[in-house]
Amino acid sequence: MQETALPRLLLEGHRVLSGEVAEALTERGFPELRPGHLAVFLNIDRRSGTRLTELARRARMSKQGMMVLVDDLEERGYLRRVPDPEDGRAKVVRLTARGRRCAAEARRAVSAVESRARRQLGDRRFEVLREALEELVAGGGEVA
Amino acid sequence: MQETALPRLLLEGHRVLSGEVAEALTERGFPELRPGHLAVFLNIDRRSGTRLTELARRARMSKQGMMVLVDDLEERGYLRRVPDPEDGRAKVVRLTARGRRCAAEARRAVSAVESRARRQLGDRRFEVLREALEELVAGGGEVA
DNA sequence: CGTTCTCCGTCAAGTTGGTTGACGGGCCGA
DNA sequence: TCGGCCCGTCAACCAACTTGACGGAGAACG
Repeated sequence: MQETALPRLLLEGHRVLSGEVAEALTERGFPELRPGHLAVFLNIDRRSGTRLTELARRARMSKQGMMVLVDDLEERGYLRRVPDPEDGRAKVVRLTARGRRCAAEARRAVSAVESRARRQLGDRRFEVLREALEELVAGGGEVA
Repeated sequence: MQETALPRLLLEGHRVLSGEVAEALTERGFPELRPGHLAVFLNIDRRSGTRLTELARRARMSKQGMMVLVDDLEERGYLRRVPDPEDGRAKVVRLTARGRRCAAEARRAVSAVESRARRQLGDRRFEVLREALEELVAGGGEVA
């Protein structure tokens, strides 16, 4: 068989790790959370909360995409939107108590999966993988 | 800013490279082809054709998923389904003349993108990246 | 101090790349 | 000849986005 194309391999890798994250979240008591939700939990300021647009920027996605995630998590009681006192247009997305507990578990879940992968690959290769990906993502789109 | 989670990074890497592949395909005269179609072009036996189920297996996806791709490419005239003389249930997916030209360009497009990435990362890191991904994909799902 | 321009969040619709379940009809071995 | 299996197919669904449009609040300019 011929080698799998790199873009495809990246997608499959994503699926494998995302699947493991979903499993880990379920085991930790949050079966309703999908890996995509991590874009919120890993980017939000835990105490003060963060604006939607800022969340989107940090997660490198559109604000509309981020809004779907925030809508979903708000409905489930992990966070709420409060008006931003400093800007009448904006709202601050803030974790609830439940959201803070969940954010902690979410970070642990990711961490567990990454550790698993690190053990599989070895420290050196794991880090090359991560750095190479960061470089691709940062520099790949700029050329055109 | 904190480090991006690895699953997310893989997804973004996929998007970057897939975007480049789409661009390359457009430049080569096949703007209607999406990167997903490569699962067909890169896995089909160019002369004799290949069964749908076998294509799906090679691409590591469901036969229903593969069918959507094949339907689409057949409609656009890149391939056709002919009954398999050796098995009345089966059909052989075979490239048309146009499909063969396209398959060649598709391979070149992928190759160009991978070369670009290789230059960006350097040979050694590129290869670690590829091997690490292959290992993750192969071994990551087995544990559970 | 009003106009214009920008930014914030939101609604709506579409895209990509898949998945699972069910099923009819051909194949094949006991 | 008949039970089980495999082939392709229909249907429904899902995740994780995207682009476009828009109202209303801030801010910058003249």
